[in-house]
Amino acid sequence: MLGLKRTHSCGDLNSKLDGQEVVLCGWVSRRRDHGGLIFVDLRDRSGMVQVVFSPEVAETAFRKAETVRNEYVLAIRGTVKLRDKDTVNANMPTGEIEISGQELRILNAAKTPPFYIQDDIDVDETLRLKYRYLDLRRPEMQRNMILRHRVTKLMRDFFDRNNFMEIETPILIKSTPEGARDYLVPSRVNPGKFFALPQSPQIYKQILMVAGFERYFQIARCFRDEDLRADRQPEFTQLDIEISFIDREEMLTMMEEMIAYLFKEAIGVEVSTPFMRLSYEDAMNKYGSDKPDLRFDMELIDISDAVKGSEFKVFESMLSSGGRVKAIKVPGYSHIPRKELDGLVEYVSTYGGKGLAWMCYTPDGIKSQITKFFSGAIVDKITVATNAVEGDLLLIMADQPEVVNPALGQLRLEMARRLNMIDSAKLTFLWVVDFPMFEYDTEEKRWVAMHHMFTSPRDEDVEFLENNPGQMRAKAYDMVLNGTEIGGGSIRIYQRELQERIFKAIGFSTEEATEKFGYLLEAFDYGTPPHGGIAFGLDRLLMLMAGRSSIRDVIPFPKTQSATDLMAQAPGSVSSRQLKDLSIKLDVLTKK
RNA sequence: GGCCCCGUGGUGUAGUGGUCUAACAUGCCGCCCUGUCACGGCGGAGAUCGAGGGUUCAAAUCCCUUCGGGGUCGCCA
Repeated sequence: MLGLKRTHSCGDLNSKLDGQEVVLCGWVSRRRDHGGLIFVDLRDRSGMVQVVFSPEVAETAFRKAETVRNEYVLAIRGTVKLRDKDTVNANMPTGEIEISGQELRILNAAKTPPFYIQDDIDVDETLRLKYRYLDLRRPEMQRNMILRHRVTKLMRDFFDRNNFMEIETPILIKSTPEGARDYLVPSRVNPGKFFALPQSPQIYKQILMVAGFERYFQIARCFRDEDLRADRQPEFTQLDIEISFIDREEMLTMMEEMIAYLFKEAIGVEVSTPFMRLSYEDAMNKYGSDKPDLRFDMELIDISDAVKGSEFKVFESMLSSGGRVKAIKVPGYSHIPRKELDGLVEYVSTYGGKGLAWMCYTPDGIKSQITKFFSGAIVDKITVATNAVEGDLLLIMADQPEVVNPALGQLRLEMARRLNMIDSAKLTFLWVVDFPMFEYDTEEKRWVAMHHMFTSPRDEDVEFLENNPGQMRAKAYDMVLNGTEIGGGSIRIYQRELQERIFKAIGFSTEEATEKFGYLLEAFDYGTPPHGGIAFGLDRLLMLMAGRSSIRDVIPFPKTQSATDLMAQAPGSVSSRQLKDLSIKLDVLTKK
């Protein structure tokens, strides 16, 4: 670089280097021009340091510094100097020192950026995404990307130490039924045929177990063509793991160890193990979610028995048709405004709740729109069942369990958010286990695998496979952190006979199963070890570690909600020549 | 596909039918300034209010359509 060789990084400088000559490279974060003295905050990946230019020290460098603007790229030769006590900046890690600039080279000029290159900016995300290279230049985004690097490095260390092998699996694979919508890639060589991008490396990693690799992991890109959310991108990264000769307990223990290691080494947080275990059934009944946020209590309380025999027809008819009446107790919120209560009714309606009753235990007695239907004995029973005391608010819903649990579970979360009951510094891990094997798809009128169709049922439940599949539970497990599912997996089926019975149970004909998964079934015939696996959502894990509320902040180049890349303007059109090569004719539906 | 929120100088906002010839902050440009660190002082430029259509004597403001972004339900084994 014109004879200047970089010797240090800005953030690494400290008072021990007093008097030393250094050469720094970086971007101008800010320039403060005092006329006869110019301060430049020089920023690189490591941090920031103040450089001072004075005409008495270096006239030429000073003149050049006058022309410098924000985000110019500079190389600076200067001397590390301790600052006078009254000019020390305690808010800056390098605030005890500054660089006395002797030589300045402008490596490149820069236009004024459309937003500030600093933390905590308040700017439309559209702009951040369009100028992602500037957004990524902001210290907090740099930290997020550094964290991402650190965490994947630690994962590789951990698995290497535990005798795992990192093995790549194909990106161009065969489209398989079930699950999310596939991204498709046309095959030029095979006109009319398509590859799919993997939703996960599921089958390949099981084949690797058949192949005898015993312990596999991969930091694998996965693709799902579904609608986006704050925690869902069309392409995302999984830490994918598969292990032979392992049972569920060993699996959970090893993963707890791995997670604890990551949190300790990456962000210095001690995670205590083992994690709490909760059955799917308990999770749904107590928290109305298969990924409950356990940073606060407020459990769902079943008050069906307490309200039985009341004059309230809504409850009575619901109970007689197999429904339940459940409540959450919001402590100390009996003074909730009527208007907010009305809003809550609307809130639960988005989750299928048809109504919401309330009981406010105010100092002037219980205020409620339903107690007029209740005898004093029933009111007492409700109070006992919920342990409600003066000041509490009960929110009550009646419906079939599959409606009342999720809706009340969402309300539980919402009330906790509104009343600031969630300690954001807390990390509460748990395992949810014993998921149902199947759930009934009312549209398709058949059973579908809840996890996926390679999941092993619990041994004691296999007998229900043909007669009562709804009762079967699977050897599946999810790791949950603060209400977010960060990982999930299962012990797999490794016997062809059982796998074929499962296919049959979810309505796969033998021909269909053979066409789609024949190679897996055939592989099972050649000595398949018992095995199981798990996959973690790397982006979600990083989001939580970084304390962000969207995975877009930990993905360098994420897509918008409409699955576009605002910087690269992808997706885009292709030439007719390209389409012809692929034997593709477009038939784009235009909106009226 | 449904519902909700947002779109006004570079950026973030104010403005909810006429006095808007669009305000404020910050940024930008110029001049001054030797200890600032969100430096300071003075001056200046900069927006036809996302786009299109309509209502009206009059639209940033009301109506319709549309585009873009975000949240969410469905969807995501």
